[in-house]
Amino acid sequence: MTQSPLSQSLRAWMDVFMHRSMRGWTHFAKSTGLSMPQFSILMQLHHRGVCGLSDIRARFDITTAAASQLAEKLVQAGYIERHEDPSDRRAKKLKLSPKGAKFIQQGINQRHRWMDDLVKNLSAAQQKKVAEALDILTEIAKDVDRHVDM
Amino acid sequence: MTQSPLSQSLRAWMDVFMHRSMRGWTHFAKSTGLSMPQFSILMQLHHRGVCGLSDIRARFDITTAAASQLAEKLVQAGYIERHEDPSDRRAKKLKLSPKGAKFIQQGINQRHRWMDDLVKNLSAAQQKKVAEALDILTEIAKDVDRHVDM
DNA sequence: GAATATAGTTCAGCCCGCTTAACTAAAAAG
DNA sequence: CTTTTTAGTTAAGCGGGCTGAACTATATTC
Repeated sequence: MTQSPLSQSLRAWMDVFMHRSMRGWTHFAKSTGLSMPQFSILMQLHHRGVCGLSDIRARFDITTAAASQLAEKLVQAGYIERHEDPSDRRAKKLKLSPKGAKFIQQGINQRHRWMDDLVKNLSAAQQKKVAEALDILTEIAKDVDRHVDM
Repeated sequence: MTQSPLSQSLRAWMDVFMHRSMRGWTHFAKSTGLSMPQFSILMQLHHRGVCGLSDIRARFDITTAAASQLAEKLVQAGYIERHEDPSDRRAKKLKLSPKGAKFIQQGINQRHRWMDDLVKNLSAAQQKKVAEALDILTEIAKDVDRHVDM
């Protein structure tokens, strides 16, 4: 089993990066009193915009009951809004409230700050190189997601 | 507030990559019946090798009691081994059992497979570029971790 | 329009993680 | 050697996530 240099590099980067960001996110979620499931729903709404409750159910592979209860708590806490879908009055649409959006943005900014710290000491040439490479990766990753994503 | 091209690229990449890997990991953990806290401990042990129970306590910011109970469950399930520290017989050292190590490796291999799929269609020139960039990032990320890490 | 299917809510009950508190045992301090 | 500190275990109790089941309300099918 041969490993290309790129595979090696990807794996090394994944190890370091994943470990670090996981820690950051869990710490951030915890610091606010939100549970991980609750926090994950906020992240999903951030990523997807408006979601049906049934999308949440499918995405996290939980029962409708569980999704409903989690959503209710987030509504109570003021992080999300829940509205009837006009086109199907049985369905509910969820989206981040201003408070929820602001909250998630803070978390993202924290991650960004870490990354900015990471690269600020690179030379201009290195920065250019890295930026180009990441753009390539992001482009193809988005493309893959388009086919697989829920 | 000016944003360098690199900052932009890092942020875009982080969004896509984090979202995707989180989903992969939680799905993997869930598929095995392990809770996220239990799974996180296995990941920590994979990352760190042998850990004291007190390291777990500090890393996840939980009480010693909680750490002890989680460890006990993982020992019962056969994922980790717990031994007395010869140099301080009050302390316990935790490490992955063969079963635990194999299990985590499977999860990592799944992530790797995703990444390999991601890059397999890049040209040789692009692959080289991306590999170089990731190596640069990995190197500095490790360096930062050395100072901040627990 | 009656029968059926679908989207959510609510509730009882279970399991789990977590904390506090009481405890054991070993190490460190005096 | 006694006191105090440190590492971990154990048990009781709380709160949260999850499921299954019973229910409401809307949409779909025939």
